[in-house]
Amino acid sequence: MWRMVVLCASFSKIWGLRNDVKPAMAGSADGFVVWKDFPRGLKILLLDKDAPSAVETKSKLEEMDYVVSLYHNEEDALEAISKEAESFHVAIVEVTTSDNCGSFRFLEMAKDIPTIVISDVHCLSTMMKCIALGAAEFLQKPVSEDKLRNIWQHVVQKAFNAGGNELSKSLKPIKDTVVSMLQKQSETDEHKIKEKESEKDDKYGCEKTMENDRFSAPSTPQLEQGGRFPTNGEFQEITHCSIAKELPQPGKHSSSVSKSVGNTCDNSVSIANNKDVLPSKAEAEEEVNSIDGSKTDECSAVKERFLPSHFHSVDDLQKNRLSYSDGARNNRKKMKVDWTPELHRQFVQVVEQLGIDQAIPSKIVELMKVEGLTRHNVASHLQKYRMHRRHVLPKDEDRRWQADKDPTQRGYIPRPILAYPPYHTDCGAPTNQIYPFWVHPNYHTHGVGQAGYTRWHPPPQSWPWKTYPVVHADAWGCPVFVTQYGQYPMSSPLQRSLMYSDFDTSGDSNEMFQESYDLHQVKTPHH
DNA sequence: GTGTAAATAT
DNA sequence: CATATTTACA
Repeated sequence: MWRMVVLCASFSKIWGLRNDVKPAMAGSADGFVVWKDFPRGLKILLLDKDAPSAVETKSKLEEMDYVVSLYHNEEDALEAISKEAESFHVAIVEVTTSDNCGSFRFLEMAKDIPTIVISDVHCLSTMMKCIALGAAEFLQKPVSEDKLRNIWQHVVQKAFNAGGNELSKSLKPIKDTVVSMLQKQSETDEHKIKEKESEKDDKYGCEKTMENDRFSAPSTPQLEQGGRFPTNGEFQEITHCSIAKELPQPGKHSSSVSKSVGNTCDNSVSIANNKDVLPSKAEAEEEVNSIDGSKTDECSAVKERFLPSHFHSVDDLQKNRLSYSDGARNNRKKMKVDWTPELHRQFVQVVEQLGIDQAIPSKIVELMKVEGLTRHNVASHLQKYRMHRRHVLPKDEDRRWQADKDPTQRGYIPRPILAYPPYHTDCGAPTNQIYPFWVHPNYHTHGVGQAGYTRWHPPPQSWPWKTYPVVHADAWGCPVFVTQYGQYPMSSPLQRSLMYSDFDTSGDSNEMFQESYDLHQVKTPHH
């Protein structure tokens, strides 16, 4: 709910500021077609039989820089949308008590265009009928100027709701525009957050933003009720992610939604569709080939920027699988696993679960349940991880790595040394043991223009991969850090500093990792 | 299948 | 150029 308000405020702000520009499509620096000074030039089909009110509405809309085509009967309107469906972004139809059949028909016919019903009718069933027939909103007359002004919201919603495939030509630019704007906005937000880091409450900034908006806060119920967004995903992703910086989402996605892995290749940034990728040498990586991406029409840039983790698409997120870049697909190049902090965290969790001595690649892969992640990938990562451990942990642990290598012992025997009850991934309940986490400091500055290979860049000198405790909600009463999206909380600079305040960043640049925590002890932050 | 060292890619 | 990741091999 709140995030929705924030989001819309952001839109309004950007668009409001650019109102002096001519309506035009233009290629942005990112290569996206953007609609300059949206929503100016948005094409509205107005169907209103009542001439005087129609003209009034039309002129109001035109004052707001909308382009209005007025129709006085539904036949013409229907003909218009059937002939030139692409030439309207949104429709406003009037429903009267006397004759509403036509309008209903219009609603039925014009599914592709977000349609707002305006009416004198106060009958609930009529309203419901309209909504049920697909109306984006039912507005009682007289329609306030704010409502009219914010008509664009329905277009944006439609643009994101329609899904990449059926996205009409008229909606596509809208979507790209929004994507582009959100990118810019997010950059701005990052700066703002830094500036306001000292100011305790984030909401303050949002409200302030809204006040200054040329376009007022969202008036449409649809947009105010964030929950009403369909599960199509993109919009939710954006809202979720853009806000995630400020408001952690404890347990929102709990164990039911598992993580996916970002698998990237070259410089390209895009969505997965990896069906035809065959790693030249590693034929054993069959898992890779099972990946079939979808929704190639998705706005990849927004994902790159707004998906904090390695999700390239909602689909991937839902299916818990690796997603690969276009480059991987097109160039048939070898892919690298993007060991995002999140993925690594999962890895570590499984390793801990198995017990460090029994953590062998095959079992880790099995337990991680990440589609597309191969044993090789894990083995490699494990090697690194072990090196890390070896380096960090004195000798005690090191011996254990070596000593417990007996292959016959490799079962799911929990390590007694951990002194914590074993748990299984399928129960989704983390124990109160801590998970070492290699933290990539620049992880949150996804370089869009940079090589798609890594989305974070290691700091120049050292690897300040640290550990941080992921605590059980029961243990700490602080479920924030338990979620699989454990890195979200860390996204906030504030949170991060809180979490890391205890962890030294000592300047030993030779240290690949900094193990600040004894793995065998639960440290209580309250002491 | 594993663990490590060497090769490679970024 | 460093090093994370992949690849080769025992």
